[in-house]
Amino acid sequence: MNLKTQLKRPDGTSLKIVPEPTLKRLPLYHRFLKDRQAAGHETVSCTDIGLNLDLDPTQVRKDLESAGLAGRPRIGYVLTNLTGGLEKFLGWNNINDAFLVGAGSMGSALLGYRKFEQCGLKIVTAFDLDPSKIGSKIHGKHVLPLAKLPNLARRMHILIGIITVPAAEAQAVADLMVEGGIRAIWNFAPIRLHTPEHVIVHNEDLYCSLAALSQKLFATLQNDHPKPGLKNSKPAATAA
Amino acid sequence: MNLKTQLKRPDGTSLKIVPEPTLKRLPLYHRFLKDRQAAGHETVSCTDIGLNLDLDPTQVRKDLESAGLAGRPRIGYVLTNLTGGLEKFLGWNNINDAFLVGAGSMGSALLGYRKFEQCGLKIVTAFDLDPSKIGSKIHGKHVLPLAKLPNLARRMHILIGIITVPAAEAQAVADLMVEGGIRAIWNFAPIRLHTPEHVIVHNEDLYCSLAALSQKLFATLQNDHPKPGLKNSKPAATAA
DNA sequence: CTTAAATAGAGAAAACATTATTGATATAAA
DNA sequence: TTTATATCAATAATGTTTTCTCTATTTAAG
Repeated sequence: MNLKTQLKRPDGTSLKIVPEPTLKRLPLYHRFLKDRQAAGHETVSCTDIGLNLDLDPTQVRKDLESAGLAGRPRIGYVLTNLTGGLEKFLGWNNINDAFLVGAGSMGSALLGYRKFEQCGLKIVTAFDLDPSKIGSKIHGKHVLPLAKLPNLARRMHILIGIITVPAAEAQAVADLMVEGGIRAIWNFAPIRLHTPEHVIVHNEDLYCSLAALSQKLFATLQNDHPKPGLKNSKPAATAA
Repeated sequence: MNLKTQLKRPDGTSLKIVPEPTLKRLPLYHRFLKDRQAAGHETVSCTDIGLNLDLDPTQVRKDLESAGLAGRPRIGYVLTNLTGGLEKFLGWNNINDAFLVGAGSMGSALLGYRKFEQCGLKIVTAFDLDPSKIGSKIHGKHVLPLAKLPNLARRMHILIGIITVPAAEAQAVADLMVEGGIRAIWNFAPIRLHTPEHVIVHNEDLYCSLAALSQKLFATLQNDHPKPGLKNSKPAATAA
C-alpha cells in the first residue's frame, strides 16, 4: 500500500510528506497552466507540461498526484481543476499576512512584488531600525520601528515573517519574530538562524546560489581549456 | 576506488561531479569560518561547524573533502587553509564580470549588493528597455539599452548574465545573452528558460520558494487544528 | 604509554529521479 | 456498430544521488 495515499486527508490536502523538490515545482506548473488557460485551452497533458518546463512527464504526474490531483487517460487534466486544486493545496486561497523586517534594497524589492498576493502572501507592514526610514512608506506600506514587532504580530495574528536585514542583525530579528508568535520565516540574510523546532525557516541565501553558479562556470571553463600541470590556471575571459 | 577522488585534478579543483547541495553549503562554511577567524581562532573542527550551522558533522567533513580540503586528527582544520581553499575552489579569486538585465526593484537591489564581489562576481553594467531608465546610473552602474548587450558582451568577454525582468521578457533576454556568448545565467524571472546545453542556468524563483514555505505552514496549521466535521482523521501518526 | 578527540573511509539507508510496463479511452477507420 | 490505434494516466521497477551511520586510523595531550 502506498504510504502517501494513506496519509492523505479526505479533502485531498496531504499531511506533510510532500518532498520539497516537488513543492518547489508546483508553482511552476501553476503558472504554466494559467498561461495555457489564458490561451484558451481546456485540458493539458503531462507530456505537454514536461515539454515546456523541461521536466520528465512522469515526474510531473507524480508531483500532481502528491498534490491530490488526478487526470483522465487520453484527455489529460482539466485545467480549471488543476489550477484550482494547486491553489487549494498550496494554501493560496487563504491569504496570509506577513511582516517584513529590513527596509533596504532587497526589502523594498519584495514589498513591491504585488504578485505575492496571488500566492497567498500579503506583506502588510515593514519594520526597520533606521530612524530615517521609520515612518516612511515603501510601495504603500508603512515602515515601523522594529521594537513594535512582537506585540503587533501577536495582536494581528501574523504567522509569516520575512527577514531582509544584514547577517549581523538577522538572529535578533528572528528572536523577535518567534517572540511575536510567528511560525514561518523567509530568511534572506546569509546566515543560519537558530529557532525553536515549531518554526519553519526557509533560507534564501543568494550568496550560496551565486557560489554554486560561479563554481559550475569555473569548473566548466577549466574543463574547456585544461591546462595540465599548470597550477595558475586563469580563465581566458576575465580581467585580472 | 572512489569515483570522485579519481576525477580530481592535482591542484584540488574537481571536475564537475560535486553535488549541488554541497556546493550550496560551501559558502555557508566559508562565512562561518571567516567569523571564527575574525574572532581569533586558528583551527576549527567539523563538530564545531556542524553545531553552529545545524548540520551533520560528517556531512560537513564530506563537503570539505569534495572541495579538496583536508584536516588533521585531534586538531581539526586550519582556518587559513580552509577559507583560502574554499575561495580557490569556488573560483572567488578570479572575479567574473557580469551583466544584469532589468533595472527594476530586484535588479537595483542586486546592483547594490557590494559583497558579491567577494564571491567573485562583479556586476559591471545594467541593461533595460525602459527609455526613462536608460542612461541613468544605479548604485554607480550605467544602465544601457538592451540592444547593445550582445555586442558588448562579446567585446568584454562577459560570461555571466543576471535576469531580473518580468517573466514575459525573460526568454528574449536569455536569447540575447546566449547570442553574446554568455555561459552562465542567473535567472530571477519566474519562468524556465530554454537555452543551449552549454549554458548553465540557475533559477532563483522566489514564488516557488514562497509557495514551499506557505504550503508547509498551511499543512502545519491544519495539523495543529484539524478541521472538525471533516471526516475527522487522526494526524497523530505522522507526528513522529 | 595511554587516552581522548578528531579526521578518514567505507558502506547502508533514504530520498529522488528515470525508465518501462500496463491499463484505460477517445478518435478514426472498417 | 465494431474494431483498431494512438494517446495519455497509472502503476511498478530500476537506477542514481544524497545523506546518514559506523568503524578504523591518526595524533596531541596527560
